[in-house]
Amino acid sequence: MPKHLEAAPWLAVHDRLLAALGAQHWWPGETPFEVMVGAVLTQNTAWSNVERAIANLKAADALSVAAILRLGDGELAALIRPAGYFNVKTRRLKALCGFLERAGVGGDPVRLARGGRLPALRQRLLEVNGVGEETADSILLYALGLPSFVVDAYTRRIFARLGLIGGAETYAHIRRTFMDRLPPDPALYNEYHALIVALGKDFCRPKPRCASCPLVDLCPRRGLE
DNA sequence: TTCCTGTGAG
DNA sequence: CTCACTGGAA
Repeated sequence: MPKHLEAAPWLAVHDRLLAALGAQHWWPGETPFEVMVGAVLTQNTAWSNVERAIANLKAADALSVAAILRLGDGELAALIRPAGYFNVKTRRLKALCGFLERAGVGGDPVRLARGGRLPALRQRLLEVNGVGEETADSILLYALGLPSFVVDAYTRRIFARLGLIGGAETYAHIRRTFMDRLPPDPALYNEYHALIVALGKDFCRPKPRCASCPLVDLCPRRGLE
């Protein structure tokens, strides 16, 4: 008999957020490869800056595995400059593209999803320099449509305030907490993470705006910070 | 823990 | 001016 997992609060938070904030239509990228590039560029970076970098790549006709591998480091760094950390992210984008190329999916990165089961594919992504857990899960979920829940700083902050996690758990532990309680539905994971980001940006900020938060009545820490 | 970096809100 | 931003590596 498996340990009973109380899923109701996690589903209730999703439903409340969806009703209050509406569908978020993530990821804001036009192709799976664009989503993968965005996942790297947005690391610790505001999305508005990532949009500029991606616009530069498009304008230079450089938004493909082959084009990025062909560019010199200096050229690529100049294009993604608005996204910050441009030297680090130049190496990371090249590592990602090199991986896709070696995997034989350079011309059609969505075919990466056919390379075995989710845990094995996730492990292969984690071996790529610059792809950590959140980036790997973002690629799996938003580029490939696979049911891998994305945990980020907002998730940790929001669910700690809600009292549903402690807040100091590892990434893997929090991810499992969600995945053990939600059906493995990519559309649900997609919407849920997007809603979490929206709440974290607009309401459950470092200094929270509890008065207008759609979750106030669910939150034991409302008004305490 | 520290470093990596541009951008915009406050 | 300071802070936060859909982190990850060394």
